[in-house]
Amino acid sequence: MVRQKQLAQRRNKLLDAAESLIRMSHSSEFTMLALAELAGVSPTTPYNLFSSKAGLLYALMNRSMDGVSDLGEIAAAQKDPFDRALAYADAVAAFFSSDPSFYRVLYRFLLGVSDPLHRPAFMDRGLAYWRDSIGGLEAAGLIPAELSADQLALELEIHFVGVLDLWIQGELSESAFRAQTVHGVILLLLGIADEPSRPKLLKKLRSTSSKLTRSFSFQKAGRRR
Amino acid sequence: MVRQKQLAQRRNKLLDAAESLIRMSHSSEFTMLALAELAGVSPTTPYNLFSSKAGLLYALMNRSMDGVSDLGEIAAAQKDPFDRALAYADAVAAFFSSDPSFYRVLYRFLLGVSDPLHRPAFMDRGLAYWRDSIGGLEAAGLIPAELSADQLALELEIHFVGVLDLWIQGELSESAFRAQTVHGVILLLLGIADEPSRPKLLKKLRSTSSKLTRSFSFQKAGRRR
DNA sequence: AAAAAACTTGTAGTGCGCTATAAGATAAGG
DNA sequence: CCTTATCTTATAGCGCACTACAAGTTTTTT
Repeated sequence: MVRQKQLAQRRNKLLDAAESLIRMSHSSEFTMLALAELAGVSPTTPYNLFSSKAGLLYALMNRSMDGVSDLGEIAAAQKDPFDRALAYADAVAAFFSSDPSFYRVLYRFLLGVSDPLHRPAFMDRGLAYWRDSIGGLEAAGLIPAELSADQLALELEIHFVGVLDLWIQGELSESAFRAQTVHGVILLLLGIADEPSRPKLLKKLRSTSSKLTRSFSFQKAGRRR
Repeated sequence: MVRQKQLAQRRNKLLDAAESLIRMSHSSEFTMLALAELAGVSPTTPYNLFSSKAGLLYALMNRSMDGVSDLGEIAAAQKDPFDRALAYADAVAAFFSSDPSFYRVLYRFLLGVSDPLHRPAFMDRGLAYWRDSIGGLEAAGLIPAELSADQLALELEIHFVGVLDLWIQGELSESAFRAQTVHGVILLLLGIADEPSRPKLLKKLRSTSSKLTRSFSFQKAGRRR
């Protein structure tokens, strides 16, 4: 029992150290030796506990995401099911973009890496979140038979992954990242909106559009409103 | 003049060698030394010509994408603007998934990397492609004032990046990757479909759904139709 | 309290991406 | 044809992720 506790302690100490190093250097390029020294353990301990740098950073990401579940609870206060879905979208985008020097660096590192242990957990958590966000729509019977709540949740997740990708590559500012996330969710929901909701969504689409700024040469050239 | 030609030749020889190595080993983990030997140049030449392994593989990706422009021309044969957009989507997904042991490996490597030189070119090409795919919708005046063709193209690109991401992480089979790409495009266009097109799109949505297979534990648990 | 099990530690080493640099080859310009 | 600029080559080396392994330390078991 003591052994397990010490192990968890060392694990956390290492995750703390990794988080510090990322925040200090604004990059994930710290050495594993520096990490071990900061955490006060031997150079081999990180590998014993996380098996690789990727494993360590995935674990850090998963630990950092524990706060996201709470976001949903706040967003669930919205009565209108469409507003609720949009509140979910804005909340998660705000969560990431509120701490760019941490999440951007972390997620960028993880993108190129495959960790069959931690990645599925990460994706499932995301899916469950988006699934929650449309719970109101499902309860109201607004999801057509041709679709399914799971399908729609997956589409929302896919869209978010795409926006995340652009963000971490530096192609979206923090505010654009947030607006783009909401914008895509509106567009995806527009197809299933009933008559009273549709104009409302269109209005929000317009107001969100104005917040989108992009850094693509193509967009700059062919811009119009 | 001769110098430039030799340079281009060496460049291509290196790209060819890299492509071979990827296809042989089904991975991007070849050493730069092995690459140099296969191409018949010195160990330092790859760095002289591409400055890094990432630069080399980005250049390879861009070279490999030259064939994609032709895809659009075939898809543009569709008269109905919605069918045309879907044909574009299916064509590009088919292009990638027809050669998974090459494109999956290559794209996975590039995901974690930032190359400010080659990446924008890659993204712009994608944006232009999706922009083309909805040219028919724009010409027919089907894009509402609240949106814009550029915005919609960006959404399509974002969605595709998200699906690509899932695919390269091994979370979608080749056929699911293709179906998922089309599925998302249908959903994104459903919001702007006029009355005659809407039932058609819904029908396609249903037929596409059946081809989607996922490997998420969440999806397996909560499945429904 | 002694023995056993589990885990950490320290050290030494490997492989690979990448760099520096000196020496050698070759196209370009006079 | 000779010089000069340019590029390749060969070699040696650096830093870092990761591994192997022997030796030590501490919890657990008996």
